[in-house]
Amino acid sequence: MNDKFDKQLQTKHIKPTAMRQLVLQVLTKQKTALSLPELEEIFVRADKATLYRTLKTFEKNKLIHSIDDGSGAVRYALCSEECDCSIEDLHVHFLCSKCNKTYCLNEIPVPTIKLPVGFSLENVSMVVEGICANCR
Amino acid sequence: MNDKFDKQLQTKHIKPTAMRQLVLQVLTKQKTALSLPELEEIFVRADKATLYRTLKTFEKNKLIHSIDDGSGAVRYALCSEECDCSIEDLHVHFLCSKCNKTYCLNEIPVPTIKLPVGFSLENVSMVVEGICANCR
DNA sequence: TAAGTAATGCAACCGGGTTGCAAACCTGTT
DNA sequence: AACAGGTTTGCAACCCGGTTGCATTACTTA
Repeated sequence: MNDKFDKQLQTKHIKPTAMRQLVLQVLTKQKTALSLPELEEIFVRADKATLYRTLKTFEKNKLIHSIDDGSGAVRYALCSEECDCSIEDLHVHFLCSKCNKTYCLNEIPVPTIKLPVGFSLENVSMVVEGICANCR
Repeated sequence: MNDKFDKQLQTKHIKPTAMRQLVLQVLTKQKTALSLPELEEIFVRADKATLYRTLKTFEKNKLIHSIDDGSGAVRYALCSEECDCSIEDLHVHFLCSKCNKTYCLNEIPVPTIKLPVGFSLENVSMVVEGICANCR
């Protein structure tokens, strides 16, 4: 049963500890992106620093990506299968102003922008705020 | 000399105190968006809370707009003349990963996005990160 | 089993943001 | 000029998300 997560972690070269399996499990079943404080609420008995480092490890190894939606806390969501966190993998995120959940709109890529001369692009973040389908 | 700022404040129904004139002056001559901590560095003798409330007042009265570029601090920049902070006035912002300055790309409007069914739009933030013209 | 490395738990700290409250200030009125 | 009302300011304290140091525990491998 945990084999699936085990394998997933190993694929990304992350040692599959119990904590990591659990966090990956939660992130998998979650439809929306999770912040560290939210993760703390789910794992009430776990240590904040451990959760923090777990997320950082996942992010470093490109199992998850981070979103700063301006809600005050950085959120994290699973990367899709083929994602290698390059510019082409960037998608729009949606923050619901009612339930405060953040959605990955994986099917909506971030539009290309023509920057002024002399400006080079490394990364783009696009966050749409509004009311989500569940809250209306 | 201060008449210009005075008038500008009064137009937005903000009582023109000394502090507010000074902050507006700094924001005017600044080419990039400023955060509260950055403002504190400029006005070393001023109180953090006062600066904070000054920015909040300016924002409420649509003299400035705020940008969360994911750098950890919210930044503020003067609105352009005709701006009334509606969706049409939204523009792309640029965060330089070298000098950490945030630019308003006023001439680049935020592209329109087609959201999934059931999702409604209230606001959009688009921040491009890269190297600015001055740092290359 | 022993040594070495990695992960965890605990505590403390940092920095941006925010608020309560009292003092100072401004404005209009008597 | 003195006063009353409302606004702004300064100071202090606090909140919260994020981050780090360090000792302990768990894992791996010789």
